[in-house]
Amino acid sequence: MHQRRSPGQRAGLTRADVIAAARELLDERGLEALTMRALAERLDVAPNALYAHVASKTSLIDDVLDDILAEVEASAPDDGDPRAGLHALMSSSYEVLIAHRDLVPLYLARQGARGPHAQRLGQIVLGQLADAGVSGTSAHEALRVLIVYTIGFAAFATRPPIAAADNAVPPAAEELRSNFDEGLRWLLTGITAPA
Amino acid sequence: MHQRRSPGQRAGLTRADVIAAARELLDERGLEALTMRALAERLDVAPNALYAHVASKTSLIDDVLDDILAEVEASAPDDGDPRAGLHALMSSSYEVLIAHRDLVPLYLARQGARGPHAQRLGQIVLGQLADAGVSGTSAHEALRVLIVYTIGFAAFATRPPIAAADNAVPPAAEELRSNFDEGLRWLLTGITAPA
DNA sequence: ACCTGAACACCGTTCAAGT
DNA sequence: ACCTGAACACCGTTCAAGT
Repeated sequence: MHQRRSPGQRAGLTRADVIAAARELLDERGLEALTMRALAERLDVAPNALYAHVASKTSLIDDVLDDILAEVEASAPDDGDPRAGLHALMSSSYEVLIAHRDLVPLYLARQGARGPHAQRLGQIVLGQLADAGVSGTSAHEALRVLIVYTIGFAAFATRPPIAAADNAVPPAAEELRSNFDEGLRWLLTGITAPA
Repeated sequence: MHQRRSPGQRAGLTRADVIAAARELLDERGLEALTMRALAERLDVAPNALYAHVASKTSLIDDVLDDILAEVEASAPDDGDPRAGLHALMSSSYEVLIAHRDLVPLYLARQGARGPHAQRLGQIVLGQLADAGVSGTSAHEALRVLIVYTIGFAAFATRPPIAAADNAVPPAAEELRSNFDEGLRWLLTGITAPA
């Protein structure tokens, strides 16, 4: 169960191992189960051994968040309808976020990670916006709005319904999904409308 | 500095005192300084004394979040332009959120609090949507989208800029503010457009 | 009902020492 | 450079006891 090594013996860990184990722990037992100590136990290592591969828990989570963004299906802008391309990319992002419910608030707090995968997605969106005739300041505004809307909606969808309405029936997952699509269409209509 | 009472002596705390002290602590020292122990010290009480007034730290934070929503300027729908009314209400919400940066991720995680103030704001929005000719399922969808957008954008605005763009200059507060307004107009245009 | 004292079962992180 | 052992400085919360 516990450590089988004496000081000086190596476990052969890599940074990638730590990130992968963190993702497994997250998937299996949720966000609050992700502690450095639990992570160390899963890797059969003393808690502080992790600090040879990771600067802090915060930076570890940053890496995990960006790592997950690799799952977003993003084809580079092609010759099709750029509006459809944008819709598809944001839809895929939404689904990846929903698949990792626990992490959504963390994406929000860090606004969607700053790693290489996040940067790549941002570039693709800007490319598609350019194809749709939106560039410069407007394009950067639109990018921000789209990111905010998508993560925000995912945050919304991964929690029990707000009791704002009258007799409010809790919305089902498909209902929220079409709600997301509807709002996204509103946004894309506004963004690509002639000024 | 510390306790001046022996067991059995009362400090005269009320639930409202605890919430108020939590808000002060938050304003003065930020989210991570809000611990039950720090709160107890501020109230000159033993840490566990708080549990006579509050079920848990989580429920205390719920109360604080709803309490803050009382600051949103929300006049009931009048005879003016309902679009302008909606814009004003969401703008005021945005400003209240920005004024409490640390809490924005928490609003997201709980999707905007479920207390009486949140419910009141929800009702006002639904009323204004009805005045704009939006009702039923569409109105509830629109309410969700507006909440998501506003809290999401606030989350976005209270963090350093994402490094998604090319040579990205970090956006200033006023820039983000007008970005928020622009996206909000896009949404309200889409929401109130004839189907 | 409201409080204290003491404790429980945790955290993330650092430091010194081994190889 | 990578690991262990031990510790530091915290957490939220519970339990028993006082009035």
